[in-house]
Amino acid sequence: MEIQEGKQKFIESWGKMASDWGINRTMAQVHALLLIAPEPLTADEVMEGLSISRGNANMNLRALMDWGLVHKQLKSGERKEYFYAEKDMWTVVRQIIVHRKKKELEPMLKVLDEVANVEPNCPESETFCNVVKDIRMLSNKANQTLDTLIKADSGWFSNIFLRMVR
Amino acid sequence: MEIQEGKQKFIESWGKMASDWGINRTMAQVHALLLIAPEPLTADEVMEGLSISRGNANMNLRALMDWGLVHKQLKSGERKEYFYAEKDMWTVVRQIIVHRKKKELEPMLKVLDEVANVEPNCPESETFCNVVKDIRMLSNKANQTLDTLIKADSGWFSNIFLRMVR
DNA sequence: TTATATTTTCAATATTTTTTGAAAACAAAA
DNA sequence: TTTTGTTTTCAAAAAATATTGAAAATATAA
Repeated sequence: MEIQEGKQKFIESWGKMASDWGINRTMAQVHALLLIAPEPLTADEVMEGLSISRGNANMNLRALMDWGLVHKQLKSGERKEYFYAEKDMWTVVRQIIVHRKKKELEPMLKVLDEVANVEPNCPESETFCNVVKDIRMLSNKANQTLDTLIKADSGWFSNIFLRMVR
Repeated sequence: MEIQEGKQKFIESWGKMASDWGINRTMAQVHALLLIAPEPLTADEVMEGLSISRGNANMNLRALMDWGLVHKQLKSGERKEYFYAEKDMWTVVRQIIVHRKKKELEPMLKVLDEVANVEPNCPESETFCNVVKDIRMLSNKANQTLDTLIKADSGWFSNIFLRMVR
């Protein structure tokens, strides 16, 4: 396969997967483009590479920096900003977990804690409390597991996976 | 907290979390409604409970059945169909993993296998191949881990979590 | 200081996704 | 068979989300 076709497919597929997961497709494509770029790129190169507007490129580059997946590089003597992606995949996964856990799992846990105060004193509230109890248990376990993963370094990370698949 | 307020918050929050994860908000709300219902509900009760149209209720009930999260119950002598949610949370998680793995992870793995055929013979293709290699390794491990989880029963499931948090 | 290069913002526009609701299809009862 | 209750479909409308592009802001150089 030719490198150009490979890049094309990779960027497209990375974007597709992200949008399935509720992440802006273009943000993921910018990420993919930077991941496979041997050198940092300028905003113009990103615009050109994905055929997107300056505003779009800027917004998504900023979002990727918020997620800790992309960094800025300033070259001395140059006025333009360069962008490069974090290439250590363990770090990429870790950053994604940190970000999504904070924005998605934690608010859910908070609501579960609140609604756990409902009194189980009728069929309706009994069923409700049982379901909430089970989901809370599971979510708390997931939360702990994610905390462990976040703290783990690459080696640990691999080990955990290995342990899981036995 | 009153049961009605609790239900309200739970349904809203379940829907919010789902839509963060790329799942239709209403589908998740229907799921939440059925999860906390002591008895199976009819399509009309779902429409009423969430203030949605018949078409919407029907489509999302069907989608939930596709995911294996909701089942139909026919009461003898009655013409209406009743719906109830799978309440074993391990099973719920397992079904979600099965479904999303098939629709999202597997297509990505396929593309990664394809693009792994690019020859690393220039800086551009070398960087590309390195990134693809790392992502493939990671995705394959994730895939194996998910297979293990899918096969695991509740007990195993708990054990794996416990092992992970040490 | 002013001129110039670059980035950021955001209202307007375009696109995608979701929802509606009425008609069609279906299935049980009369 | 026809009638009646129920579910399904799907084109049109609405809502949510993403994108553009030009103006404003910022920063460096002259």
